[in-house]
Amino acid sequence: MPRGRPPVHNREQVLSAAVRLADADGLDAVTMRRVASEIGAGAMSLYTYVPDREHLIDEMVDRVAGELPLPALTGDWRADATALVVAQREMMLRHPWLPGAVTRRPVAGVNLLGFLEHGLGALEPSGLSGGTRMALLAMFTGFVASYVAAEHAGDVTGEEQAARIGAAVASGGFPRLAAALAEGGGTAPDFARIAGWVVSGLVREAAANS
Amino acid sequence: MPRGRPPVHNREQVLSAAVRLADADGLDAVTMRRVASEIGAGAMSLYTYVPDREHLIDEMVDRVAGELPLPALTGDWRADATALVVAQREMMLRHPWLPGAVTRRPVAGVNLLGFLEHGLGALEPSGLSGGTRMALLAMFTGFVASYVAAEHAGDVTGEEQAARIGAAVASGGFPRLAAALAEGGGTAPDFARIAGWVVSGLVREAAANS
DNA sequence: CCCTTTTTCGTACGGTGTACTGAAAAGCGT
DNA sequence: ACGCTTTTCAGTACACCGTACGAAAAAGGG
Repeated sequence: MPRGRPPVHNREQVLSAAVRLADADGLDAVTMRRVASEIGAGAMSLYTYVPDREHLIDEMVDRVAGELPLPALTGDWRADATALVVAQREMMLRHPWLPGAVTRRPVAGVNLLGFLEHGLGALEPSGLSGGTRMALLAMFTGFVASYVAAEHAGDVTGEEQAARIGAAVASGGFPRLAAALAEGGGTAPDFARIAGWVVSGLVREAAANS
Repeated sequence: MPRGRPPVHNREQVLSAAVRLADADGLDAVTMRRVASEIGAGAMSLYTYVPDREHLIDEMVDRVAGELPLPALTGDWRADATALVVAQREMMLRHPWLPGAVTRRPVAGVNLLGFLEHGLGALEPSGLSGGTRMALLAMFTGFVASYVAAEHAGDVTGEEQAARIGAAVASGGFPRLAAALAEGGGTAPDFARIAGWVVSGLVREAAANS
């Protein structure tokens, strides 16, 4: 009973092609023409399924947010919240463009609301208020995004930045930075440990001072 | 004794024009042509002072990082670190494009290295290792960026997202989210309080588990 | 059969970063 | 005084971008 000319594509194809492009070549590679040609459509046909490029990216974010596992809660807020943070990191490692995309502007898709709902539940046993738990969840996400962005950047840059840092250190003007780097990068704590600090430290502190 | 034709502009003018544009109209408004016309130059003349647009943005980031006050350390790591975080927020409120720019890729300009040096010194009395202190500083920055991004976004969006959130809440599928929102936004803690949690909580936790 | 509705997509416009090119303007060696 | 070298300035051009517009295509309902 649909009246008009039947669509040959659908939103699903558009979004997964866009995500595939972003995963491979970064967010800048997600142009209307390239996404369209990826699914064998004309560039303007995309506008049937998506209002404009901005909303396309919004929906990409919400789509990959749907990959987050939301396992049944155990009642142990520390374990549940840490698992959530770890899952967020894996998602962002899988989609290197995500840290840059979430900072653009807030998205309120179904999957992201589902994430919020799950996180609020995970932190419920801590006894904190809803507003405080929301703020903590936002902090968790921001922390993971900045951590993963640094992880990816380490792989990419290296050359140019390393030279500048080396020169600055050699200049003697940054003694503490020089000392920290001389310790060797190996002493930097790994993600699981840091994630534990974030969750435990923030929740405990919030509980003590709310 | 410079040999060639004397330059009529300089990097300083380019950078401050670019920052002015970004402050007023966002990072997307920083185009080579607009920056150039802002200082009365031809578009291509900018390439005398800056290798390309990407590096221009890098230098913008480092330039505003120079606005950060780095007061003499008091020896109280909690107070010093909290002051640094508060100053970071003020910088990002002054330059709304910053949260989005720092997540793009890491920059190692002089002012940012100075910030690192200062932060390492502020956390020195905590007794943590250099690598751990570096990781904590990165987390602080990520936290502030995500917090301020949310602050700015709240002013901008409102309409479209609010409708979707309202519909989701009304659907009954997100009971905890609905409850948290029903509490009223006023119960969300303010920045100073949260900043204290972040600094104290993370440092304490790191010290206990390193 | 036509009419309405919907999707498809070619064309076109104004904008972008920047490669290329040559002209302009200074100091230096003679 | 006069090239020569060196550096900056900026016009032109190219490929690419998002997307407004409009016409063609393809279906169902009368």
